[in-house]
Amino acid sequence: MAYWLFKSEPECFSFAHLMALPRKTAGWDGVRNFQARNFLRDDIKIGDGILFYHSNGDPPAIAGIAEVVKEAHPDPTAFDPTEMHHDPKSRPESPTWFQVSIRAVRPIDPPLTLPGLRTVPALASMELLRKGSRLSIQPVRPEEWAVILDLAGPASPSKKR
DNA sequence: GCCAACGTTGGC
DNA sequence: GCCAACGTTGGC
Repeated sequence: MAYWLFKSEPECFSFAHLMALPRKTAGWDGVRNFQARNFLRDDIKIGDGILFYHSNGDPPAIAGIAEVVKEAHPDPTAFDPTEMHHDPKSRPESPTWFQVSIRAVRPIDPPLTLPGLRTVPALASMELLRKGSRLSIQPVRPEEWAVILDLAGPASPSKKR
């Protein structure tokens, strides 16, 4: 059991989009960075926990929690010439790019904003908070995961009011 | 829109 | 294999 942070631009694909899908499940396609690809292909396992992060948001924030429901399989968007992330060098018989499938577990509301996370001493060494951090798939340490779930509060607190 | 911090490409 | 040029990411 490991933990990860996945970045997405909310205008492109937000946590709400994931929640609205059948079975709240989507293939995490479009990753075109080798370091992130290696995590997807080699290290991310069924049941792993995912922090769903909105980059380029206002403010950027962790917006939800998801889990891995299917391990590495070829990213079909790489084979499709009509796709923005089409890569002719990736062949179905020897794929370059991989995806995993994830399912939404629950939103974090209010989201945990980047400026807010920066004020938490226990998260000081998080990859996300490192200056110049651009990796779109990042490992999250178990102790960081625990702190963030604590900050996120109980699921659906609004129902108790 | 700016720009720092990368990753990638390609000439040599 | 080096490294300059270029492209991209993403916070601000």
